[in-house]
Amino acid sequence: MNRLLTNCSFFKGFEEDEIKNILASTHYNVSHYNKNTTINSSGDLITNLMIITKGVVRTEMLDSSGKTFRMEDIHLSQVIAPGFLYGKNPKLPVNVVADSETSIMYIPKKSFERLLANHPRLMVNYLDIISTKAQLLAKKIKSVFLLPIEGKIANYLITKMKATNSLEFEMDKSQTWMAERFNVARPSVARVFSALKQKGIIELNGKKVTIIDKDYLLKCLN
Amino acid sequence: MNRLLTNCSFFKGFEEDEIKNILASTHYNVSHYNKNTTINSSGDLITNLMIITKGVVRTEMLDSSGKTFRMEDIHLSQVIAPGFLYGKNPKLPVNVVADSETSIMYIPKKSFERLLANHPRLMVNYLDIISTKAQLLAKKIKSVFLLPIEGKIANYLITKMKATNSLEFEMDKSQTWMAERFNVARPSVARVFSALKQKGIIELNGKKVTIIDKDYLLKCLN
DNA sequence: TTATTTGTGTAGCATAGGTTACAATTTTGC
DNA sequence: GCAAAATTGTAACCTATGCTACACAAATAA
Repeated sequence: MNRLLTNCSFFKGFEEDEIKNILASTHYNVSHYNKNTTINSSGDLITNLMIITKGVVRTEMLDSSGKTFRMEDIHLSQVIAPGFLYGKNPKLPVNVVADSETSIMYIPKKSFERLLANHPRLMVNYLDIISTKAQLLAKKIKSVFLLPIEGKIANYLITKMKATNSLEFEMDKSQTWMAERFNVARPSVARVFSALKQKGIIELNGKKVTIIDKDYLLKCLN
Repeated sequence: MNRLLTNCSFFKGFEEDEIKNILASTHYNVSHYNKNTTINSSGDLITNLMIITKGVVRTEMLDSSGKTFRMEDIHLSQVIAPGFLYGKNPKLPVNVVADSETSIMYIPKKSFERLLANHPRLMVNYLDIISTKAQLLAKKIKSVFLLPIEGKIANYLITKMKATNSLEFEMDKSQTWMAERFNVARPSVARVFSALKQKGIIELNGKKVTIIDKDYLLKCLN
């Protein structure tokens, strides 16, 4: 596990044996969760630093019609809800659900505070983690809530294009997945893909997309 | 100004003369802005801690149709964009605009870091500020983006009700203001108020609202 | 291989909310 | 107190997107 934690931004800058020493000097424990188990519910008070040591968790909110909106996926060795350990209203605004077989390391807030006090570097790392999270949230507002569906999908395609550095790639997500993350109805996603194909912006072969008119997609992002 | 900063969460726990000493030991300067001047634009790199020492600023994003969405108002003695001084992508996602005659105190990041290192309490305060901001953002997503217009307005009315602790109060915001914050069209706001009056949920006399059916409004929040 | 589940394309219809426009009212500045 | 500006109410119309439903394809499991 210590090896794994060298990838955790909270322990950035520490060697494996240093992490081992840090952990030896503090309280923590690890719990395991089956796929789709709820780990924390909206409204819960957060009293531990939570680091994922196995699997993936997702966070979700319910909208007023009861539809779940998937806020984000949190991956291996990342901290869950870092912004909710402090602040004026440290209640979780989302449900945290195991998206696969998952293990989570819990460090009680008190112990966590001792760690921060004794290791300035940990404090800076934590600052970095919270800040990064705030930045992602802001970005999310822009891409998920301030764009029409076409823009959200253009955003996905362009991001994918940049990640693969190619105009041609496999879509790794289903339309259902997109619908849940983009907070839209599934047939609406299909409708946009049809329209993009129709207009000659992209070509589709099964899961393979080829971007024909990159500029059009870029314009969709604003 | 030192007196004023005793109200700033960043200096929470410090007396006026301690703040004076802290400031004497660091670099900072203050700039003034006229109403509606842009202080920072979306995409700017943040290189200073910014504290409002006079006035109010607003942050806004543009949606894909070019309409501005007002993210939040930041008041006297608050920190602007605390989540963008650190993290992986410390670029401002919003425009920051003076909403009145405004003064802002700038502490360069380097000096700020020295302060944090020398005063652990400041570090904790800062952690608290960022966390609170993350919490507000999450709440905002829920109330502004995951509710239909009626819910957003119910949210406003219920918040107002709680703040005044009364079923009868003056609305301090115009429909135009609400439309900009709730990211909807102004006539839609009027439409909802008409409907609420029509259905006997509220009574309106000019700016004065009387809530008749509180439960209905509460149900709108989910 | 077959059965079952999961994903996709598409159609018809419903509706919330956007847009524009204009008149009535209220507030503000002079 | 008056003129100008801002705010409100309302109407007619438009559009994006939601919802339901179903047929088909693809992937997974048995």
